[in-house]
Amino acid sequence: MAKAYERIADELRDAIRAGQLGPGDRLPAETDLAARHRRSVPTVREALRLLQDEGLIEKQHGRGTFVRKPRTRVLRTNLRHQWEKNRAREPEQERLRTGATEHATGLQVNDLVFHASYGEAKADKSLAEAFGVAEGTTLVERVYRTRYAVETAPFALVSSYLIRDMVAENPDLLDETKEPWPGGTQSQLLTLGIELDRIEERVTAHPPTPEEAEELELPPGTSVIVLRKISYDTDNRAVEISDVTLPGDRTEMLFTTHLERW
Amino acid sequence: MAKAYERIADELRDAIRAGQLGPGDRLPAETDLAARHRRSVPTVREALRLLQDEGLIEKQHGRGTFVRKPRTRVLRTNLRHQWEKNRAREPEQERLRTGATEHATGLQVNDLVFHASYGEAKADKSLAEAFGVAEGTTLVERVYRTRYAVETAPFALVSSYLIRDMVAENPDLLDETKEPWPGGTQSQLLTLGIELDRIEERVTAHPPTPEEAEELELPPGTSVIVLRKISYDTDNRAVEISDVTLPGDRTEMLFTTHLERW
DNA sequence: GAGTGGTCTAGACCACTGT
DNA sequence: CAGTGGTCTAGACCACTCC
Repeated sequence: MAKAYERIADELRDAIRAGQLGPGDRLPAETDLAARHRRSVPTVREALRLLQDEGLIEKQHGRGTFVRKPRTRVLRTNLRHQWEKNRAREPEQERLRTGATEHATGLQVNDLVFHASYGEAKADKSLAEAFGVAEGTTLVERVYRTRYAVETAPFALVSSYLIRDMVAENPDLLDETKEPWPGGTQSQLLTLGIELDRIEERVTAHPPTPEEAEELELPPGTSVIVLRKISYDTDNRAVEISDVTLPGDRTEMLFTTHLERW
Repeated sequence: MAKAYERIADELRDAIRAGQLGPGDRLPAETDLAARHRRSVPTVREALRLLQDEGLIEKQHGRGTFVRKPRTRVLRTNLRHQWEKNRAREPEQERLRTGATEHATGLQVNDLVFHASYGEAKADKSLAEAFGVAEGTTLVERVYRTRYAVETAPFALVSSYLIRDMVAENPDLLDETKEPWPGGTQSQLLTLGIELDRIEERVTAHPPTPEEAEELELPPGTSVIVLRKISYDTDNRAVEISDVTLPGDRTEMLFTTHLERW
């Protein structure tokens, strides 16, 4: 015989999947569900927790339990990399007109980039390995959030790293007041004579840590996508690394691979 | 004042992050934790559930609660697509020698592909849109699981679709007994004169449904990566679509984007 | 059999939302 | 204020693992 809380959860899940309970609808109160199934309230709460962990429902203290609405998805595509590379050689005036984020996500200029912090950091083991330098090497670090204007929750947390000694020739790159860099990183790297050859992106997913949940305003029942982007120049050196944390329930990534013709 | 279960969870999480409790270590019994914090057992269980949802711990009925070990990760890279394309034109004997999965994941031939089902299906709305055909169009459907030999849990659930009318010219493609297709899909498409131009992969992440959790043997506190791969031929037609479900805690995806030289 | 986590009860009281 | 979910108690009994 199935457990009581599973039976309650199954009944509600079926109702949601069948559309008897649509997005935004309120579920019966916990006391009602308990009475209907002749179970205690904690048992009902156990059932609701299952559905919450699956991302199907959302609880609102004092108001009730609701079927979750799908959130607006943001598309992130690797076509942006070639676009940014082309853009890097355009006149500065043209570059200032449009930001890279809008193009990458398909959204308009309502997007905002908040510059949160800028400074130096020492390479930890993972960064040192990726850059191919010694642990403890000094890096330039930028940390920022990307936010969709009509919502409060950011849709990306980004930490971006450069090797300080490599970029020291251009003082603008070390000058905090020059933020945000007009034309993006590729344009700035060009001032150092650096041309990018390829970009590697590693993607994993996991449930959010409490810190990630708070920063991305993630409700229980969502996942986090972690992306590490490594840019290599034409000498095959790793010149820039970005760690990006994305909310899984509102991010869609599109990678296009072009194949050589026969 | 912080809630009791949060304080207990914080204490344990700190101990794990600091390394006082390492991977595989057993946590104190729930009754012990309750006594130490002068709280009831359900309160302690609430704290443990938090950590479980974060993927930090794993409960084993009758044995105890343990700090989770990171699972062996499987790397999936888009370099495989070019590799498979090159392979498609090699002699059949050579193609039979190695499977595509081994190369794609970096694992050896211990991998197994279980063919679970093979048949026809009608295009639902999402597939019809992606293929650019009418809803209800007949498709050839293959459903299979990829498993790592030394573990019981599969690391991928795959549903692969072709348009039946497009592949009908080659009876081998409709013949179940010819499975697994020697040389992979690209090799078979070549027999129809179809050459692939590019591959699009869309990636999202979400918490597992009960069905996914069961099939992939996912413990609570893991995410699922969903990947839809669309292959386009040189006439820009979508010729093959695969929906791949991957366990988030053991999958790493690597996408390399090559940029045009200046 | 001893020890562990899993399920469940029947309540109490608190905190938040809306009227 | 009434109604909702959030936290917590003090126990009971079951199911599983290991010795």
